[in-house]
This record gives sequence, structure tokens and C-alpha cells, in this order.
Amino acid sequence: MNVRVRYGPSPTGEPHVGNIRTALFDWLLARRFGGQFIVRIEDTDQSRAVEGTEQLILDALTWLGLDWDEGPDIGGPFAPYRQSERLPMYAEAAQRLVEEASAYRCNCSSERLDALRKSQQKAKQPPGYDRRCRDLDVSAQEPHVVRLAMPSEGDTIVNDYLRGEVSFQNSLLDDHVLLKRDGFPTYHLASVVDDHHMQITHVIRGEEWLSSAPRHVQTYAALGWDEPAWVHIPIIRGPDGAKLSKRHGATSVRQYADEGFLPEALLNFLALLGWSKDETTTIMSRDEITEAFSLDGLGLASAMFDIERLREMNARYIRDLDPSDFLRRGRPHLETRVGSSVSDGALERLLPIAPAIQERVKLMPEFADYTDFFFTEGPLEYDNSELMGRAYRNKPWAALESVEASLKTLRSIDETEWTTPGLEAALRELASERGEKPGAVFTPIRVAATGKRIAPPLFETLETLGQALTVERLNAAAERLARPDD
RNA sequence: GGCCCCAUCGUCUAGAGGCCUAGGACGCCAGCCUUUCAAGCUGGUAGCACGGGUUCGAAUCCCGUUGGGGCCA
Repeated sequence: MNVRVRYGPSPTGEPHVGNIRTALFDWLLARRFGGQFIVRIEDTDQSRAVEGTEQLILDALTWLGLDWDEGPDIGGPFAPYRQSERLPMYAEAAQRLVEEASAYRCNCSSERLDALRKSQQKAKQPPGYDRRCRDLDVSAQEPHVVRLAMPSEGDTIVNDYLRGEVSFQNSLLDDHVLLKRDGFPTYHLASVVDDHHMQITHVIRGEEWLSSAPRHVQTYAALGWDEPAWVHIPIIRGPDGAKLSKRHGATSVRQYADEGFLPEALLNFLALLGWSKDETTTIMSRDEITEAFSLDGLGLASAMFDIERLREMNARYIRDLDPSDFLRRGRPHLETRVGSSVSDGALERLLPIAPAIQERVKLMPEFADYTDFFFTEGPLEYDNSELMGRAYRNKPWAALESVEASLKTLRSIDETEWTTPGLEAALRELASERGEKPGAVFTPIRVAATGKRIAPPLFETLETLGQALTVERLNAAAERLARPDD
């Protein structure tokens, strides 16, 4: 199967997840069938363009690992890949249509169009241009737009790849604008011209375009070109059921990256929104998805963006990360927290405890929560009540006694025994000697050593922390407990 | 409002007439494990929107209703 697909973002803002999911399906189809994935910047609406967004869009694709074969930055056989640089091609197509009487110039003022719309509204008529200029032969000299002369009777059939034939009554479709007054094309013209010239085989786009698809079909017909396959994929819905948009909060890809979602997790999640491989598989690498992907696996019902499911999938991906890879990815978050750079060597020391941390981190920034105390200099911040835990609640003297006993034990441990099993054996023995539940003894140690109630497993933590620092921090805790007014 | 699309557990979905007493995953609930928090394990909860057809047989096909969504305004 010959496949050439394009992703046509408008540089009007950061790409959001719904939008990028379309790019993903494009990319998957291209990669699955050895075709080309093309990025084409659709910047014909100058007023809405936002400086710098084009790069943001490319960055988002790169972050997700979606590489392109042709695009604005790398060019390609059908360059340029920015619509604003292809204006002559649209003008030429429009010109030809006018010459062939498939389109016509229209000089109706916006006032007239407004009045028309209002009267149609009042008369409960379907809104739309009344074709006044269709037989008027407006001069090319005066300001005008170019409209497509749509058939006024019969039906236009859109052959949608997923839905089959969808039919639209021509009487309900007005003569839409192809070329604006400023000579810029509308989406309707530009996408058709470009898709044709760039030899696009499959137009994959959101279902919101289905209603305007008959216009595109008619444009292809007027131009005498073969249509691509139309693939209208279901929209992604927000928690309220409506189409996902900025209103729903963090929807830009960048934001998900910043919040600590892994690109492979987001990719996996997005792929499963509207597509599935079989009845059981949910965790799939990019390669596995590519290998299994086909348009026939796409569903028709719109899916809700369930952030909880994404979070769970992200946690799963974090757990499955190679520990050293995990540390590497966590490092920037740790550095932000401690405010200084963390050396390779220092990071290396965390390797033994990394898997335990991976089990706990749901979003990458939490990495700092489980590691910052290894890098804190000076006293840790915590409340004495946390030190006492549930077992010694409101009993600082009892907590102090426990901490002192622990200190004695920890001090006495031989350097070679300062290992997870060695520490566990010693501290468990201490607890049983004192006739206490292990948790009662361990809690003050944990808080003293890490400054937190929630921390990685105790013995691994102490091993990583080292005997000297552990003892120092327990000493500090004992001192605090000795001063209950603290 | 008009046109168009869609409809299986709360969510993502499997299901292309008998394999379905509807499968999986997330969530949720309970239990186990347990040094906090997690993770893990076991069990459980929950769905074919409704009504008509077609058929020996329908989640699966057809029609209608309802609901949701999209586009245009």
C-alpha cells in the first residue's frame, strides 16, 4: 500500500493532545506501510498565527518520537511546506476554476453578507451565501473573493474510510470561499491543492471536518483530481463530554511533558484512544504499536481523555524503566529541588535504591521527593510530632528513648554490616528486644533520616545514606526530642 | 434550530449472527502481604440506552425513539 500522509497543524498555539493524536495516527500509518509522514504548516490565517509556535509543534513531535520525512525544516520533494509560501499555487488553482466557471469572483460586502445572514435567520432559512455574484462576472480588478460554484441539486457523497458513504444534500451547501480578499486561500482550497500536489493518499483528520468534507470532494471534482482516502477519526472528549479544548486545563503536549509524563506513556495512551490491537493488550512500545497498527482497528465512537488512566499508565512505564535510565530522567527534577547540579557519581549512588523509588513515583517530578534528603546539607525540616509517629504520639520521652536505643545500635554496626540485610537484622532485633512493634521503632528513624514520613524503604535508604550521616541525623533528632518545646 | 456522526461496565475497549451465563485494562470495594508510602497477589463490583422488526438464533443486521457529540449559525 502506497502511503503518504500529512499532519497539518496551524501555528496558532501549542499542539494539544487531541491534535497530536491525529499526527500519531498519521505517523503510525506511514511507518506501518513504509510510506512518508509529512509535516505541513497551515498558516494561511495570518491574524491567528503566533510567533514561535511552529518550533513548538516540531518539538512536540520530536518529544514523542514522531519523525517526519518531509517538512518545513528539512524540506522535501514538494517544498515549500508552509502554506504561506505556496500562495501562487492556490491562486493558480482558483484562477483555473474561475476560467472553467467552476468558481467565480464575488464582491459582496461584509455588510451585505451580515444583512443576508440576519434575514435568513429571521426567515428561519438555512444560512449561507445566496450566490448573487455567481452570474454577475465581477471584474478581477476590484476587491473580491473567489467562491466555488457548488451544485445546487443532488447529493455529494463523501466516501469515508471508516464510515462508508456519507451523503450530503447539495441544496444545503452554499458557495464557500476558496480565496480570500487578501489573496490567501481558505483551508478548503489550500488543503485540497496541497494534498493533491503533495500526493497525499490518506487524509486523516478529526471528525469535526466531516461536515465540510463534501466541499472538498466538490473541489477535487472541479479541479479534475482524484480524491485521497478520507479518514475522519473520532474526536477526543474532555471530562464534561465536549470536545477536548483549552478549557479542560492541561491539554498541550508540553504541559504533559512538564508535569512529568513520559513520552512513551503518553504515546501508548493516545494510541489506545480510538484504536486497539486486540482484546487484551494495553502496554505497547512504539514499535509494537507500529507493527500492529492499521486503519481498520480504529473505532468510531469518540473517547474521553481519562487522565487517571494516563497517570496509571505513566506509573507503569516509570516502574518498567531501566533503573539508570530512570535516574537520568529524574536528575533534572532533583536538581531543580536542591538548587544545584547533581554529579554522575552522586546519581550513581542511588542505583541500588532506584527500583524502590520507581515503584513510588507516579510523575517524574516526584523523584525529588524521594531523593532530595540524600543531598540536603544541614538540618532537615520536620515536626517533632512526625518523629514520634503513631506509636509515641504525644510521648516525646518514649520517642527519645527509642531514638537513643536505635542510635546505640546503629553506631555499633560494623561498617561491613551497613547493608540493607545487616541493618534490617539489627533493627528488627532491637525492636524485639524492646518489645515494640517494628513500625514503632522504624518510624522515628525514618523521619530523622529523611525528614519525611513518606520515604523509600528504610534499610535501603539508610544504606545509601551511609552510617555517618545517619548517625548525625539521629543525633539531631534526639536533641530535638530532648527539647519538647521545639 | 438545520445538517452530519456516534452509542458495550464510571472510563478506555474486545466483540464483524450462534464461541457471550459479554472478555480485558484502569478505577472502585474487600482480603492478603507489610517498616511509611507504594508495588504485588487474590477475590469482588459494574455494561450491550430503549422500542420494534429480520432470523431457528442478535451486543452483532434493519427501522424508529432517546441520548451524546461535531459542523453551520
